[in-house]
Amino acid sequence: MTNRMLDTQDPCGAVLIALADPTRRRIFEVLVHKPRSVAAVAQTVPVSRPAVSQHLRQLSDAGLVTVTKEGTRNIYAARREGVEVLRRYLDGLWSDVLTAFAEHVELKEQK
Amino acid sequence: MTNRMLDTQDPCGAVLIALADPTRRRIFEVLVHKPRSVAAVAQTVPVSRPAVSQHLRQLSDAGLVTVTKEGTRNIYAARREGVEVLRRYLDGLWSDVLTAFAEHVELKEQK
DNA sequence: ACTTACGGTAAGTTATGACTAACCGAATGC
DNA sequence: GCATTCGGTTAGTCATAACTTACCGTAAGT
Repeated sequence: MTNRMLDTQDPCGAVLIALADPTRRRIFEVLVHKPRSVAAVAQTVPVSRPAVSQHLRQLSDAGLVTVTKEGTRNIYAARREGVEVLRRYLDGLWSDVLTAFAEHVELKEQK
Repeated sequence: MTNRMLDTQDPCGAVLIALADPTRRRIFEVLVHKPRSVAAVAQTVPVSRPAVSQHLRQLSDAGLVTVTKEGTRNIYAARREGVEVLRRYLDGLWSDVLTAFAEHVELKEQK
């Protein structure tokens, strides 16, 4: 039996951290609307281009965006599956078997 | 015409920030399993009680938990509606009318 | 009344993360 | 070849946020 605790452990921590920052969330939303180059993204946000590059790195590490080299420029695009990870986490919060198990334990402890 | 941008603005920013911190997310998960007092929560997490108190404050401000005074102790409980706000944000990312509008603008700009 | 458990608040420290400026390599155009 | 555009990386600064210790009010127990 594989340990479900380990499987479920923190697949969305990076996603939450990535989306928590206002600038980074804005960048992500911009990319949801349309894939763009780094410079194009930088124009839509009040920070420098290197800052955008660093944010894109974090978004990429979190699986929220993809990169495709297109000549000299890198086109970033939002990844639906990235937010799916987070959605599944939210869905599993109350319905997770761990919750059921925990409640079961609680009931046992009460007697 | 009311500005939908303003209506939609940042209802989940506080939620994302609250859940982004590992300790705070752990506390929230613990409360999902079962409502607990502050001291009880503090036992499940490797930080001091005042730290837990501060985290609970943030979770409360984000609408993720509720408090009910019970004698001398404060019982905190996870709030399902709190995460619903975040889920709605995720759902609306691609289906939002703003996306459709933005794409419409893009097409217009291309001619 | 005194004591004890509970918990929020304040002040101060420390760590982390967001940002800029400067630098560098790589691909394109002349 | 040279200049230019694009973009990732580094070093360093600054702000914020997480944490602890100390303190104070409040509600219950004796």
